[in-house]
Amino acid sequence: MGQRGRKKGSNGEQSRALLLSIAANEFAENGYHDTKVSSIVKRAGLTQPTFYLYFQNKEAIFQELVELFRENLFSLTRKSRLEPGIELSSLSDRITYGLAGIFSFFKENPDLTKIGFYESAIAEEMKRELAIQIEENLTSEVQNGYFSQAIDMCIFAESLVGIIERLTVTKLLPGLKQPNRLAEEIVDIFLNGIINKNN
Amino acid sequence: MGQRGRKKGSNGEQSRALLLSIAANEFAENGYHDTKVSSIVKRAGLTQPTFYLYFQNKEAIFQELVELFRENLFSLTRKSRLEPGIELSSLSDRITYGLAGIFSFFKENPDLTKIGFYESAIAEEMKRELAIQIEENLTSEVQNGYFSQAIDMCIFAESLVGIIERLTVTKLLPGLKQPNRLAEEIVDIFLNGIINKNN
DNA sequence: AGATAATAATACTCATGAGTAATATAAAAT
DNA sequence: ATTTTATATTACTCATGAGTATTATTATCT
Repeated sequence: MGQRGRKKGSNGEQSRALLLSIAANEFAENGYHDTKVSSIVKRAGLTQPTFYLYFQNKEAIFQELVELFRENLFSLTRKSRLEPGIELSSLSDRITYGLAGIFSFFKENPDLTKIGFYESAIAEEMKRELAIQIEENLTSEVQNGYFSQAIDMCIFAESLVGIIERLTVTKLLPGLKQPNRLAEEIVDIFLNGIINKNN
Repeated sequence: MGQRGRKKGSNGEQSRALLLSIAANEFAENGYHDTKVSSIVKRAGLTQPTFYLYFQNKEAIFQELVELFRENLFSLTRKSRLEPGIELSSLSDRITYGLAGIFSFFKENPDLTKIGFYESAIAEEMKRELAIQIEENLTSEVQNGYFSQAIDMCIFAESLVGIIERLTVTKLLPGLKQPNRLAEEIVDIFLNGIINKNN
């Protein structure tokens, strides 16, 4: 007969944190539906009712992870807003720096990132919010001549989100590119275009 | 007691096609897991066993839709490959034309497109394949001086896929932008960059 | 030390939804 | 006209997985 009741040295905070991190990994790898509460608790060395001691239900733990991602990400994008009066010469460095910060966060939190980008219902909302933030960053502080007026900033912001997502998934998370380098390449393409000016 | 047996004027091909198109819509709106076979057949005015007359199981009908999307998309990307010897002056028009064709397909098949872009397991594979195609298109036929050598074509191709996806979802499918116009804007950003050259 | 709170397990229930067995009717083939 | 094939229905089974009632053990508080 198995061990019943509270375990020696057991600690609620710890169990909760463990469940949360395992859940993040399961959701990231298998998606919401294919993640079973039973397999989360199994990996944690706990049982089903213990799970419900810390989370109201499966949906709740998922939402908690989503919020974690959202808050971190939006804090970063807010920080990467450019202050007024930047010289054109340092513009690209400043943008690169902000992007690299975001990529670093993704790299350090791959599970959260996959959830935020993949789990369609919320991913869509997240990307839209991110695009809005980026658009605000661009128009409110850097519209005075930095960028070509012909460009629709909304289109541009959405494009940037698309690029960030795709390169995060294909280059950053698999370890093929470092945050800094990736940020540089994106900025280079966007600022200068790809046409060969030496032609 | 309800009608039993074959209905007057009933036609297998037709029923199958109906189920397929309703399924596409359900998968697109609700995702794979939240789409119930029972609700598909209900909308089609049929019953569960009839579904299994035409499709082996839920997975099979989903895969059939995925294949439909894949084949159409890859046929289009193949067609949009640029033949050698294009003048630099018409380069941007040619790329725009190819992109617009892809966007038109998406616009005419919004359900398939959402499935192809959203349903994570296959969406990822699809995007990767698309990026590879684009990369081949770019390097094999247009490497001779059109584009700056400094740019990693793989990064570029992945970026383009990200942009296509995001703008399809946010601008094209909601009807905010027409295929042609969208293609033009993308090409403009990519070829020329966004920096204001008049500065 | 005794009472209470926190943390955990055993052993369930219960809804849901995929898939099926058996049967009936219409259309096509002989 | 009769047989066969195609298309459909009613009325199930059955697995799965989320969530729970009850009970036990350890830690903490008074």
